[in-house]
Amino acid sequence: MMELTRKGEYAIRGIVHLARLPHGNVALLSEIAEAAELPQTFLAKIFQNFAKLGFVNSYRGTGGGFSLARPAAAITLRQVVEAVEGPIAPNRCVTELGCERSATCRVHTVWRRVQEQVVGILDGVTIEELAREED
Amino acid sequence: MMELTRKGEYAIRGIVHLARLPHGNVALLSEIAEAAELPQTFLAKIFQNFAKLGFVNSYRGTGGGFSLARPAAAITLRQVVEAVEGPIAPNRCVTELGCERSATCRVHTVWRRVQEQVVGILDGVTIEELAREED
DNA sequence: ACCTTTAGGATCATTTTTATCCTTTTTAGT
DNA sequence: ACTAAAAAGGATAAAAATGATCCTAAAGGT
Repeated sequence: MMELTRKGEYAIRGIVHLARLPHGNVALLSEIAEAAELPQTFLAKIFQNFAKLGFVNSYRGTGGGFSLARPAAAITLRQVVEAVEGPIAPNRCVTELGCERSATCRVHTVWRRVQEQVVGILDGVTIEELAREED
Repeated sequence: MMELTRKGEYAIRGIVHLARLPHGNVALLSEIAEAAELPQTFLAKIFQNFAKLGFVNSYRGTGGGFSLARPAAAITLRQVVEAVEGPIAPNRCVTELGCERSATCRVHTVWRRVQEQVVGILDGVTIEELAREED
């Protein structure tokens, strides 16, 4: 239950790989995919989206590739996860839609708490922390 | 992301409904399904499983149905959720299998924390609490 | 021009989710 | 015994999500 999909895993592995490179360094998609052991075509989609969201810069043509668009310390795990998986919500009940049976639904408040806890944890972790090599 | 499926929702609504009845009361599947607004055939599967797990007693034949097998205060939300959705694990990394890349994987510890928090919350909520009418 | 590399769109296979149906078994009541 | 009621169990199926792959276009460097 409540599992991150491959897409989410790939996204994290991909951006963490980028964050491990010297700042501003441009890496090829093929290089990232190989290093992080994931399908390049799938990662392409993820990174295209990251580019739109301003997490990474993309450069076409010879010498092109991707680089981090902001300091790794300024990108949270939550941002990355939500970018690919959508808002963190343990069930429909706690999305922006709200809960039509919230009057009777006590479970509602439980999911709300779960959501807050998870969001809180993921907000507190940056890509920079994840990218650090052994202490 | 991290959403409970319909099955999980139905399971909770179904067992909470049972818990609202006077203790030991036997309810028909059809009655529960109607009251909780969910497909009876689907709920049947869920409750068959609940019977095996000892959450409910089932009785066949005329006058049959389902009743809670133990006090609602002795059934946690976590137990119900895990019964239908499987172990709570934000990703593969934190299942009993372990993480083959855990050496390099710092994200691992984050998922572990998430898992602990969620499990902690769901462990702390009983069906009895959820079944209480307005305070 | 030509090659490299990402962008974007379409497509597709697999798996999971969300059921439904049918037959069998059990039980109660007559 | 017979019958009706109700859950058990198994098979099946439609729909949606997931996990990719492929192809053409656009952009950039040499």
